Amino acid sequence: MAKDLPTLEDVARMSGVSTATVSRALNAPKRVRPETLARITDAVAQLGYTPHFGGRALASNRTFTVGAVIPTMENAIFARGLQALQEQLSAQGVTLLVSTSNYDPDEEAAQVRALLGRGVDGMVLIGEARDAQVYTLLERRGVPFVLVWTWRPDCPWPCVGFDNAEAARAMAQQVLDLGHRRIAMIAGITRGNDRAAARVDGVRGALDAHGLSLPADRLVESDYSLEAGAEAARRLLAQTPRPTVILCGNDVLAAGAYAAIRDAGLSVPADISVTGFDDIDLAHVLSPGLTTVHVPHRRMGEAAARMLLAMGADGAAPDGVALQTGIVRRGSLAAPPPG
Amino acid sequence: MAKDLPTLEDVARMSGVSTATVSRALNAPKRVRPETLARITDAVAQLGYTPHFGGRALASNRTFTVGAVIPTMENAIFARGLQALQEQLSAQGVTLLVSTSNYDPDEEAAQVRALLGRGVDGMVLIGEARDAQVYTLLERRGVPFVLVWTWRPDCPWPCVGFDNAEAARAMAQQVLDLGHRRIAMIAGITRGNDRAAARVDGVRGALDAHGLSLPADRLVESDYSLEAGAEAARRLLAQTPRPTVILCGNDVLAAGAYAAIRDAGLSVPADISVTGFDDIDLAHVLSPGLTTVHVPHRRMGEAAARMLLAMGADGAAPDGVALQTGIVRRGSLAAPPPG
DNA sequence: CGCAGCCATGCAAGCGCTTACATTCACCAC
DNA sequence: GTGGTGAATGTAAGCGCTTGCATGGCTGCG
Repeated sequence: MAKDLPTLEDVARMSGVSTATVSRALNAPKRVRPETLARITDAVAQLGYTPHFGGRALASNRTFTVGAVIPTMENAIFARGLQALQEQLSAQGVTLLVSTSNYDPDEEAAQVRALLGRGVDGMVLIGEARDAQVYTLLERRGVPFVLVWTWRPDCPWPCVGFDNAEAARAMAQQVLDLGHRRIAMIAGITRGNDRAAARVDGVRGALDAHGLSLPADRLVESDYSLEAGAEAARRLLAQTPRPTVILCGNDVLAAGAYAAIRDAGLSVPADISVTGFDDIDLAHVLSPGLTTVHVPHRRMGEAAARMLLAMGADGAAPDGVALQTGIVRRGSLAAPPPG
Repeated sequence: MAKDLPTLEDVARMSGVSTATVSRALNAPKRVRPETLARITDAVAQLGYTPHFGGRALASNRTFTVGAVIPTMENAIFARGLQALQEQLSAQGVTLLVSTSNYDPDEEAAQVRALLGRGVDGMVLIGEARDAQVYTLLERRGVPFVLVWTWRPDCPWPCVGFDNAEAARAMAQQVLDLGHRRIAMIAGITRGNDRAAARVDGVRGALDAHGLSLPADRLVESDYSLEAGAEAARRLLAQTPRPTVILCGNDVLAAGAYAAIRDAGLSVPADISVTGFDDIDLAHVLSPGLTTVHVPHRRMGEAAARMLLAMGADGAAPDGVALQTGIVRRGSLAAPPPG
């Protein structure tokens, strides 16, 4: 397929040194004399040489690649963090390989295997809940990994994220403070998704503390898609009495809820309040703006990159990093309507 | 970094055959006797063997990888097509490597080089406008590539997409038919972006045909972001007389325009109509729903995958594929307000 | 029964690169 | 002057896999 490319040896011949020296010139420039380096650099440029990836991987047993498996690219939730991750990594000459699991644990495991097969030097995974086999596999191969989008005090693996439960609790608290009592929630599918589950727990916690509860019919689990969110909201809106607020497990669900509410001829927040989670761009495009939990996407990505690179360098298992979230108040949350 | 993994040789030893046979068992199962195959398969399973990627790449000079460089992952524009591309490819055992250029031609060239350095067997690029050097490079390396999101009758490279100009023309025509005459446009940055430019051309074409024109102050170029779109819209709204419709170069810009219009205390479509382009999910979450050009994202991705695989197999340069677009009418487009 | 032809398999030569070790040389301290 | 030191470079052995060619056994046909 690919045509014959110049090799290290071609460069070596052209610059009158051995391949070893060329290799060193490329990987550790200070270990060759400046003049030699210059000659080699010239030759490289003239030949348009690029190191052969496979050869390098084979000889050095490193690929300068890290993999990330995210649930989906269909919405922008992971985009910003990934972008930051990629920027940090490529500043160190490391390439990021992204694949998606579609929120399916088995699919995720398959993708992890695929990435390991490609010899990634490290891996970023979303959340903590997954088959123990995956962790075993990762550890057996000695591939460093970090979990993002989640954090809890005693997580056994290196993770950088935030406390989903606590953030959800805070949001629910705010809703309670405004006087809401008929509170409903559209959560993500909690099976195999610790973030989604933690967010439900957080809301539950806040309600409990007020002597309230989240009955089964006020909690709908839904795929993280606009359509599914709308459908879930429709179910909630059909109840009598209607909830006065819908807490959504993420902003995409909230956007779906907006659509359903609008279709039902109701308005946000006059008839019903809505809150989201994640604070993606969508949140302030919606009308009214969505009150949501702000997540430090970029910082999470950056921290993950740093941690991974450090683990690769010294093999140490670093401490987790807990980032702060905050609530962004926008127009979608108001006091409940009278009555 | 990675621990010692079982190698082909381990498998060979365990199943009492040569490495050559194991290799064949893995790559061309029908070329080994069924019983031998069975023994090898067992050994593979028992050892948890996975082929070493670098070794394979080195020996076979193929990586079973194709690369795609897209402008951004920050919005969902390319997500669906990419998803389809990936699905098709991985059904053939090919991995997709995605990287982003942030709409910067130089950055794109750099990413192309990086992917070539990794020895991709093929490449998917967005649009046609880019430095000739990039094409030269690609051709010199003999790496098959296909251009997506664009199509025109005499494009010299294999492309699968649609006629951006024609689609934009149709949209403008529709707007004209409704009686709009003060027509403004928020386009993407046209430099280095043939799709953005073609969309402007299309609109121009429709206006010309009606003896109208798109004066400089009615055309704003903007980054493809919500914020930038809003800012561009603000500029247009400040004009007197105000345009009665804003044609946007994509849905994200339109969403930004919505925000600006709302902030100005105006309403869509009563005071001003808005149209988009791409038909991403966002388009029907917006309120009112966004009238936009529907693009066959998935089919584009699938066709690109097929084409690339075919090119890899027989080396032939296939014909381009032209897909149809269509206009999706939603609430954002109405007749201009009286006066 | 012998030989052409085929199938299943083994042998061994790399693919392009890194790196431990060896070599060379200049320089310095004594 | 001599031995020690360290910097710059070369030598060559692989890394794990694929694949052209060689081998040997078997089938089938004349």
